[in-house]
Amino acid sequence: METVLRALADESRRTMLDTLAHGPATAGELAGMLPIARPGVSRHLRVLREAGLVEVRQDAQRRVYSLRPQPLAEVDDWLGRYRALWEQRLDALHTEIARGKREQRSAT
Amino acid sequence: METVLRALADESRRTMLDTLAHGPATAGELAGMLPIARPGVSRHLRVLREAGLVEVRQDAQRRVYSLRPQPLAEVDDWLGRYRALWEQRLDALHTEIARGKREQRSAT
DNA sequence: GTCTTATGTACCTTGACTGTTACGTAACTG
DNA sequence: CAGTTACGTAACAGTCAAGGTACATAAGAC
Repeated sequence: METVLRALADESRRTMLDTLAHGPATAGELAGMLPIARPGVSRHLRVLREAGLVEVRQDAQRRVYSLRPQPLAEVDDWLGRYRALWEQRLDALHTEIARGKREQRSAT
Repeated sequence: METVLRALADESRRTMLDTLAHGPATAGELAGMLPIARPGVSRHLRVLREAGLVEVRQDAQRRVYSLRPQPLAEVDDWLGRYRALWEQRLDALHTEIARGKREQRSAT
């Protein structure tokens, strides 16, 4: 849980997960869609691996990464404890946050 | 979203949120249940405030913090894109990964 | 074997994060 | 008004994270 949330805190890593949600990809492919160099991507992948969010399969010289969504269920579980709270608020305020038009919240 | 996930990445801050889920609390009360000194708590509270996860009400010298769960809905929204994936896996594997029972997801 | 491709690791640098102590400030107390 | 209470901010130190360059390794291609 700790490692998972820590892993999710980085945008590059979330982008990789979003990509992998559409299907497996090699490290190189993932690197191609990010503004950072390959070694950086490798490190991100390691973080994701250690968080259990991806798994690797070796295919010749390539490493094919696939999503392993189970740890996200754990986060979802934690989040679930709050779900009733915001739903109640949403119900009360008729605000649409979790929908397509998330307005930017302007802090305090 | 970025700020929210970043805020959630720290355990102390999650503890504070968990506490606030039971009801409002003053900065001092929150500090009392954490192993860190007050100024540190103040900074954590600022992070939570900037992420829109808490709001403050002034009561004499005290600052009463309350949970503001809406930003969590945004995270839940993002997470929702993966929900089908892990459910499918869980269904296939009958595995208990999230170490509990996350059966109940109240009508999306 | 030698070369190329694909990817990870080592090492270094910079910047962000976390916690501490010291200090400033607003509000109640007497 | 002087003192206390409850917080926040400033300044500082130690740690961690993220990116880059250079290098190592493993597996095909020739």
